[in-house]
Amino acid sequence: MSASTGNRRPTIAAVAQAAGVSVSAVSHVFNGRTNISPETAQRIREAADALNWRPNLAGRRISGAVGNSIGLVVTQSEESFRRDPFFIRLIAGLTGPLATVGWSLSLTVAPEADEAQIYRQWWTEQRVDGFLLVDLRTKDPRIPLLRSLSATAVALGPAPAAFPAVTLDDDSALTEVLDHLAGLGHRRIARVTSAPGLAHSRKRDRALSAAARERGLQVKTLAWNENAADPVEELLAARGNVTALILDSEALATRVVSHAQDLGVRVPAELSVLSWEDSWVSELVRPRLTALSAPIEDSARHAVDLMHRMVRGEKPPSVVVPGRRLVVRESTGPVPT
Amino acid sequence: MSASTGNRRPTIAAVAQAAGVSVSAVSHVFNGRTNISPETAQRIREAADALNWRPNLAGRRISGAVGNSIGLVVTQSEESFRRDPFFIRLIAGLTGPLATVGWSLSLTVAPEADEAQIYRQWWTEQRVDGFLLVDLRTKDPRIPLLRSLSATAVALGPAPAAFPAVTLDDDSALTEVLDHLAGLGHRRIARVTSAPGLAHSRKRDRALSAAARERGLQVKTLAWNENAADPVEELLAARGNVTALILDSEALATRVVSHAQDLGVRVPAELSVLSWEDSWVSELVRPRLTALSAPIEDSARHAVDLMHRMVRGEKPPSVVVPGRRLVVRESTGPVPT
DNA sequence: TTGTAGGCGTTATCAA
DNA sequence: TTGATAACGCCTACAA
Repeated sequence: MSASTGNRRPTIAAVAQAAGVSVSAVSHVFNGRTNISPETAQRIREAADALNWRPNLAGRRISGAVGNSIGLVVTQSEESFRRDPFFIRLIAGLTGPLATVGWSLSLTVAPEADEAQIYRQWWTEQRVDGFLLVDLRTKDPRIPLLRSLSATAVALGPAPAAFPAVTLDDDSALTEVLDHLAGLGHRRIARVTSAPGLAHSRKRDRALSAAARERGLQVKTLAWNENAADPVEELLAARGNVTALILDSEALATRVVSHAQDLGVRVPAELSVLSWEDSWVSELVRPRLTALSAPIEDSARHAVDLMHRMVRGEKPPSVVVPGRRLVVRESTGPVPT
Repeated sequence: MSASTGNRRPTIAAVAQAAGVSVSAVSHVFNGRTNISPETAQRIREAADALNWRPNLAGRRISGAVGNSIGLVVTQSEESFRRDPFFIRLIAGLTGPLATVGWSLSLTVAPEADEAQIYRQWWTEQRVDGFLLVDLRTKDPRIPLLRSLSATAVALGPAPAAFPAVTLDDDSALTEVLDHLAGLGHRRIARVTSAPGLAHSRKRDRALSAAARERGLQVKTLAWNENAADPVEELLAARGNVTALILDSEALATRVVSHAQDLGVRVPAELSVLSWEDSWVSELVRPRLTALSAPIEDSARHAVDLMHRMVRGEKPPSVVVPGRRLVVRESTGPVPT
């Protein structure tokens, strides 16, 4: 198992020798102890730099240190992983905050069938200090699994109390969306969801129905059928007398507005379309999508913070991130007369 | 530095005790030795499962094991990282092959100013076993840096001989692109690039000019100015009598076709647009983009394979991945008469 | 087929 | 202010 490529990497002993001190002196310097004289410390640092040495993470870990990496296991199909701008924003948003605490992101995209095995392995072999849970499902098997492993985890989105969660303030967003549509005269709207098993989807369903009733709006739910020959066509055919569609994901919403024109349905003249997520893609399609923006970078920052505190033994409370905002573009308009 | 949360994780000793054997017996089983009797091995495995134990990666590493993780450091701005479907495809393509060898991907997105520091740190602290280099620039400072660190690296795209590289077969792609445009009657075309400093950009420039000359085509280069009030408008204004545009990146190309219509330039009636990269985004815009597809997943697989072999001490040769193909959609058409 | 013992790189305790 | 030394979890010669 040893590297076949010749000479070893420098160790703390090499640095100690180069600086003419003991290994513990070097260790002290690199662990922020203040008991080493400035001159000695300086000499040690120079020796370390000259040898390109930094404390070996594995050595550190073996002697009790904690906090290197958090795990993100995505079990969407590669296809939907690729098409969903959410993930790339999340990833980009995570790495900055992680870097400031000296951690990194361990990422994998895998089929759901491998999910349990990956969590189990990454945790037991101590590859990661904790997991960031996304796409929580109702009755999510990861919850009991991670509990049984005594693993550290932070959820992104609504989660059972077992783990602290970072959630978006969807309630105020909902108000904004319904007021916008009602103000345009819409009375019959539909929510379209592709993944009814997701926890946030269910929660959103209930909240939407309640808020709609208050305003005298009729809301129904339409299912997205990815396996249809033309999912957009099927959806449009099934819409009945609905005048506005709220799509759960941007991936879906963009496909609907792009393709509706091909199918002879004018957006927003005949049908308004609104996306529950927003990104640059919403600005790319024509008509541009009216969409609900989300402070994903804020969420990522909070998630890292929660993880950081948990790893240090705290039990931080969940956080709700405010700042969702409806970005009105061209895909919503007055109800057809 | 020790975890404050109570009882420790199980160790190899606990498993050995539970199975009634010595620690080395356990170690042997988990390292594929064949010298343990099937019954004993079975008992050991069961004990390990019961305790949720797997060999601690840090322990393994400290005793000479190698191969946990490869590093991917992206120094695009977060904005262009997010807008470029290439990265998400790359990431998704990497994790599968990595998982099959038991590795994971350590990812970060950081400003270019932090680049050297990150590479240096990740390598010296032995966080990763090697780096995957993307977006190589001409005179890329990472090359001498990684050489001086004796770091392992594999390049994606043209690279100096210092490191093995995985490159796409751009030559045949180029032929296909020029034949397509020439066949439509185009004689004056322009290549648009946003990042002239990238190595692949420069290489492509030379190849394109040469191939164009052979066919009697005029090629000029236009620069994308992201800082302009309206980059698309500026680009269109600067195009002169050019009848076809080849955009280096899909992010740019999609913006051009989407926005050209707003600006009254009809694509492809007045101007043909072709993208050097392809993804689902090219199908989303109207007109759909004619684009050059790339076998990114194949590249990812080769990159992992090269890394895997290098870490084991081999010196594998570079590979050229075939399979680029021009996907003709709606954004290219006959030259205007 | 199984077990003993030494070593891997680092940190922390405690003594000098 | 510095240094010697015993962990930490695991692997591998080598001995039994």
